[in-house]
Amino acid sequence: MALRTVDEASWFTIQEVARRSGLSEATLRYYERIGLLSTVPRDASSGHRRYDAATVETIESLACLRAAGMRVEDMRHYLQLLARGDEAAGEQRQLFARHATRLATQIAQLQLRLEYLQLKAQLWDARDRGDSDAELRTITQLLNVIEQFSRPEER
Amino acid sequence: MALRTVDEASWFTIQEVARRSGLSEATLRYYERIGLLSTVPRDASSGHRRYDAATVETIESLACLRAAGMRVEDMRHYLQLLARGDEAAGEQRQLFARHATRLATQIAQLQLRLEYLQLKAQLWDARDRGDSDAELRTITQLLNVIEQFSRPEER
DNA sequence: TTGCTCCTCACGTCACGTGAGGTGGC
DNA sequence: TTGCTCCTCACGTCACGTGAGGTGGC
Repeated sequence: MALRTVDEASWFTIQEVARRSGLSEATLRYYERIGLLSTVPRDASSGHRRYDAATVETIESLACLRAAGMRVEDMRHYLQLLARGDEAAGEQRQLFARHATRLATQIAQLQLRLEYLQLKAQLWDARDRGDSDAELRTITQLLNVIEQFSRPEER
Repeated sequence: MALRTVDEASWFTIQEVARRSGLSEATLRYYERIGLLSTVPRDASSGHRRYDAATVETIESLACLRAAGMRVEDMRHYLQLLARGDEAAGEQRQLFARHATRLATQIAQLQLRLEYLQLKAQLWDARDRGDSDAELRTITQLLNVIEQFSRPEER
């Protein structure tokens, strides 16, 4: 780190960017290779990547989107809209709203799956204890949950 | 379908099993190929797969586990314990409890990501409307959410 | 004969991860 | 010289999906 900011703008190594964003170094190189990130400038003698602050911010946004389950192509779309600035605000709103809806649906489904797993744990616990009353009750609940798998509208 | 049950046990085609389980035909063949499912018997003349009722039940369980985010190797482990019957009940309880915990954590994180996406939609909506007051308020909330990304204990 | 379902096999895909072999700066 | 970080390149991985080319039973 040291005197990195003395007579040049401040920059970050790939390791630092990885730690900040939560993306792996391999992923950062991959995003650059596929053109999701435009070419990152290099240190003249070592060839090491030097990320500027603005790029790091972009990468942190991308990391959030990825963690929210967004695919590479949609991230690309997001960056394209971003480049168009406020003119594309309406489209940005749509992009995020659509993804939010998708994620909300997915979360609801996962919550049902969580119930399923918890009941399965309960079931084997009842069997472990030889408690056939509890086993029967759990099976009834399980059937209930499984039935909801095929009728997602009810949630 | 027709008289399938007249003088032989009832069975299901790969298409029927796919529809019931929600897995694709390709996935069913894949699970068999990697040995997650033991070899499914074939019709003598056509070579088509014939799934019996017990196998279909197993497959439906696997589909639930997969939908809950369980990996192939863990499904394999589950089937191994299943083969040991009630003797392995304690291990089954553990397997499901562990996965439930994992899924619960994941859901909590996704809920935070959902908030993020919703705020992003709000942000661009504010920009779209030119409402800089709302924009500023949303940014404050966004920073709050982003801060929670790195401190998951607080949830 | 015509659809329809099913089959195998090989290659494709998505988003990276890994490992080999090598370099630059303290 | 010794660590440490970084580099590229190619191949691996996970869980399938897809497409070609072909078959069997109504």
